[in-house]
Amino acid sequence: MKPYLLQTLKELALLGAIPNKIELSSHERAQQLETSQQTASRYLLELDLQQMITREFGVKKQLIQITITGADALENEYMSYKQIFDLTNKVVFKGKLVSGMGEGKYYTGQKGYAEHFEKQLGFVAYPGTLNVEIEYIERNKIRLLRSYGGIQIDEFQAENRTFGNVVCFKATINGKEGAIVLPKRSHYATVLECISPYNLRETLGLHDGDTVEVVAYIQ
Amino acid sequence: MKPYLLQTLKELALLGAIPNKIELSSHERAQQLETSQQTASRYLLELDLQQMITREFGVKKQLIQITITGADALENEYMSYKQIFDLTNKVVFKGKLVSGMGEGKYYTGQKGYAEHFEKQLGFVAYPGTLNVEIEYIERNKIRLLRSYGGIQIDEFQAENRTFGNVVCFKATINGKEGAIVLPKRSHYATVLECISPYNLRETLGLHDGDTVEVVAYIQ
DNA sequence: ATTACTAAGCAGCGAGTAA
DNA sequence: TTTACTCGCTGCTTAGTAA
Repeated sequence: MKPYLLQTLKELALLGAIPNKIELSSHERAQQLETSQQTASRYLLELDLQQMITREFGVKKQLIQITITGADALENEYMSYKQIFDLTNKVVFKGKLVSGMGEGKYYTGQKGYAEHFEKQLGFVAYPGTLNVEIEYIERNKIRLLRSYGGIQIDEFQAENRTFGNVVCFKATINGKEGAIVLPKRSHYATVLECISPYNLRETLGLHDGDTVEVVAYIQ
Repeated sequence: MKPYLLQTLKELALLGAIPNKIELSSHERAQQLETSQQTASRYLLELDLQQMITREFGVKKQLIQITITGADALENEYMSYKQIFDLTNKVVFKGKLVSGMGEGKYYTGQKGYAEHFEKQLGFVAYPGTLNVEIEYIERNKIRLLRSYGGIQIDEFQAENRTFGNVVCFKATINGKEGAIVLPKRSHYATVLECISPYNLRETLGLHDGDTVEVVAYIQ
């Protein structure tokens, strides 16, 4: 949705156009927006075509009301702002399911990790990880997440080798309880490794390439 | 502020650019926005010029962080959405102080009104009304307000004439406790008549033409 | 009064490119 | 690789105007 249409919709909502029909001529709207009557009219026309508003024409002015579709678009925008200011206790990632290299199963199978996961996350991890590839640009969010600390799992020895430090964050994967596991070093991975008490692939009926939403929680 | 700049700023914030510096090249931003590298670069440049973001250039990419000014702009936008969805228990008007025609004093001085005000609003109104002229377009908000009912004050007889029905809403005038009084009929006034236990002009140091914020509360 | 069409003018977009 | 300049061209804006 074009930013200027969203802005128009928002300003209509501020005048009460979600619960009520509001009286507004394109000329008035033009003054409010500091543009021409023609542009204001065109914006309203575009919103109408996109089913964001309904209009009734009288002899004077028009009665405008925001539709469910329009209100949804606004609410969506609102959620983004909530994300920024309020709910900084969560970070939302969108990505695609990819196949791991079988490593996740080996690691999560390690007694050391399994015990830590149970003690610190409160669940027994199903063997293996669900790997979600995020947009490259969203690696900034991983950095954001790291800055909050998270649940640290220390180095330990097993099978004659050292397993490195990892940091976990409680998370939901398409709504299902779980956690994401980040290596302590290497700040810019673009794959989120998720663990969960459930077999996520089966429970959620996921296949490679499916879109997955991972919500990580801070504290 | 141009809507597309606000959108850019919002998306930077979603990547964590308020607390952190984020790594982002104009090319990446272009892909995210589905536009050209040049346009993305220009947007970032504009935000920089408007002091909404700061940038540090390395050999690769740039480190971007949102400034206080930028965060304020976003917070302001956030408040608008809050207004729409959450705090529909208040309606915010902005207007200018105008001189009444001395009528307010006569009316508020009437025993009938004075008693009602005290009983239903919980304060003794200072004689007279503070008149705030709102933008013509905001009369839609008055309609919105009316749709919530408000505190009704019935007709009464005094001095051999009938005083009409009015509807009140508890309100704050530049933060000071008070109420607005709307005639029951005549749906589209553009002047809000405010009453208060205080002499608002004096207490707030207001003069004609000053900008006044009136927040009306629904129940 | 309105809304909104057509057409002209101009701002913003992006290809090419320099640094 | 980057960022961001110039410049031709497209598409948005607005004046004029019809309905």
